[in-house]
Amino acid sequence: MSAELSERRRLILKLVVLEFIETSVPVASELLVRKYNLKASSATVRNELAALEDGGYLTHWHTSAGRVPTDIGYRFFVENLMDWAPLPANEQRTIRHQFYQVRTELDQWIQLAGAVLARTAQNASVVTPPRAYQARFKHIELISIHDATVLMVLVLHDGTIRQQTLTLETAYSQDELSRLATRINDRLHDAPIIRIEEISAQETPQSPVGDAELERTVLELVAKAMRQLEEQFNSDIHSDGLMEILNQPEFTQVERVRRMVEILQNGKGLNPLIAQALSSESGVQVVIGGEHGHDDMREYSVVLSRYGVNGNVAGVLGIIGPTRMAYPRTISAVRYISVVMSDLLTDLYGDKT
Amino acid sequence: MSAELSERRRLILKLVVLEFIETSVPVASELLVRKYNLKASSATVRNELAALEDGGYLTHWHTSAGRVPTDIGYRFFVENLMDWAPLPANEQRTIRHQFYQVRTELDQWIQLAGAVLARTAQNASVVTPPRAYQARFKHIELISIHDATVLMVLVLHDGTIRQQTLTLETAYSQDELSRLATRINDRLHDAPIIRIEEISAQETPQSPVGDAELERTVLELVAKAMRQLEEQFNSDIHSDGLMEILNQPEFTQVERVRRMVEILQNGKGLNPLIAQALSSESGVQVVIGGEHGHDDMREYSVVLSRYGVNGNVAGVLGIIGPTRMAYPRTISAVRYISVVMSDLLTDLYGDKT
DNA sequence: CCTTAGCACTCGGCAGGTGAGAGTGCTAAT
DNA sequence: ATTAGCACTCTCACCTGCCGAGTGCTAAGG
Repeated sequence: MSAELSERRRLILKLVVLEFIETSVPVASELLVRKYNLKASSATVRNELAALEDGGYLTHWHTSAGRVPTDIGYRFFVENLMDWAPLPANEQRTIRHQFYQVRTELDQWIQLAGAVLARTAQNASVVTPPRAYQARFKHIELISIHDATVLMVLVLHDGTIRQQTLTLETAYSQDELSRLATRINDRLHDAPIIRIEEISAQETPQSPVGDAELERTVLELVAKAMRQLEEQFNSDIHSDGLMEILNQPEFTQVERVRRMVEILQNGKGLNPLIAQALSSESGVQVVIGGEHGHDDMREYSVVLSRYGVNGNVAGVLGIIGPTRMAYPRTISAVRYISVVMSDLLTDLYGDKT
Repeated sequence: MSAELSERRRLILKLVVLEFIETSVPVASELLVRKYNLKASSATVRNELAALEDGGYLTHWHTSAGRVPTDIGYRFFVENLMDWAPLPANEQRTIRHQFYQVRTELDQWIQLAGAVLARTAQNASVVTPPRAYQARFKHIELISIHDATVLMVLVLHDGTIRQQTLTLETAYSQDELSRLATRINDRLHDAPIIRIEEISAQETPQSPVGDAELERTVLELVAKAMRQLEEQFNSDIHSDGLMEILNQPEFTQVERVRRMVEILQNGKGLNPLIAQALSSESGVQVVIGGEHGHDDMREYSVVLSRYGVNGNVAGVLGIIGPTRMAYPRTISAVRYISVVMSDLLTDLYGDKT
């Protein structure tokens, strides 16, 4: 349990983790010496394994089974033992190319990120869309559909789009609607919610009579829509990679699959991790098994990274999978794709907005 | 095999189907007489079952197992035997209420339809967004983001929205962009793709010099985006209800789950059915097992319905699940929800547009 | 004191065997 | 045409014994 592990023990622990990650088979002393040409005998290795088990780094499923890393073992591996290398250059190129092809199609970024992450890390991926800390109004458009039915398209400062219909009491022409939209766009330029609510409250007196009512209605709707978007903020998690998950040997019983799907769908246990990753400064975060609480997550590890533009808009992306996860590769993938996404956003918004 | 089945045989076939749908256990002669108080003995029922098996309506998995309906059996059931009843009134109310709550939020209709369908029919649901047969331009908005980066929001006649960025050679003010957008909106009002391409082709001469180039660029982008949207038309299938599927007893082996997920994700085997449902006039379509070809679908049945406004915009929604499916309930659910969605769309677009 | 050969021991997994139960199909009687 | 009776078939659950894998311990050797 001490901070110090002998060089040999560290090596053996590392090999156990690597081997188990690769094969998903509990690793035996004999196999270690043969496969990796250890200078010690299997008996010695057994002693070391026993010591590592005492230290809490490894376990045993039954007497005559090989060793398996514990959460602590994985943690130590990630922290101290892992050979850290970036994604191979050719993979980087391929990925960047894919993103390049959709660089103008905002709405495909999230989906692509999820797909690429999942495929690269062979596990389920989660991605939240980039959001500003504080929703700010960017633009509104009112489009006449028929009679008194109007389509309102609301664009926020961070690129979020929302479409909504409204039914008015009387019909307006597209011209009138456009004029109204222009006026609102001018007045609300870059306004946060609070500002909009203020304006909408003190509205009634001023503007020309007929439109006043309409304008106030729209302002209220805008504020309400923005509120709703802020509420969805945290629960808007896109996931992908179900296929990859199904290929992992730990998911041969549907029961496991069900639990995973549940986590991905309702975000239980995932939400707090994402929130944390979003608010934290630094790069890639790794949570192994039940480290940070939720019992539902005991079997899974999560690798997350924030992405986005400095203090501006940000989202979170990452991987969730069984604790037996190829941490080096996963971490590299998550880091790389978060960089790519950040670059895309920087191109879009500029360094400082 | 003859068109005529004796009354008793019809009854027995019906009971077998109902029983198997409910329990997913092969049904035995003895059980039938006891559970349903048949006036005949189990031996007689056995004879009838044997006859139905000869007729191709039932099978046998092994000598001492009960009977299981074949595709033909299910088909006969659906066509001639089924007690057809609408969804219970209280369920209808609940569903309508849910839709009412999001009636103004266009982008949530699809998702809600998928969720409700899946939950009601206890199987996976598929929904395609409502689309016009021919994409027609409705509205464009150009929003300055920073420097020469512009966000283009394109709204089509059927409510499809697309956001896309463009990087111009020189920066324009929001005013200039808005003017341009207004001009384009006027010129392209309700235009189909071909018209836009014509306009874009014969453009260069006329409009004021500086903007001419820009206008042509945007027109080309619009046409391209609309083309792309038309291509996605058929492959844009939303699905939900993975959880429901996992609860079905036929999906205890992950292998099955994998095949299902594959179908839902890439639409193989599903696409042609959807296309057909979209182009057909009538109500609910039922495809049982391998009836219409694709081998991947042999284990599954699909219940689909078109929804939408008369000849205007239309989509498809429905259920996919194991052939052992509660057809009456599923069909009712699909029919009802397609009606609700159609109503929503009618409210939006009016009866005739 | 660390290492290592040797060996007993434990446990999971598998193959084979058995018995019970479920349901059928057939036959013969009504 | 119906039905009782019964032989037959096949699955499933359970047990059994066995093999192999891998450990933990001990005792001998550096």
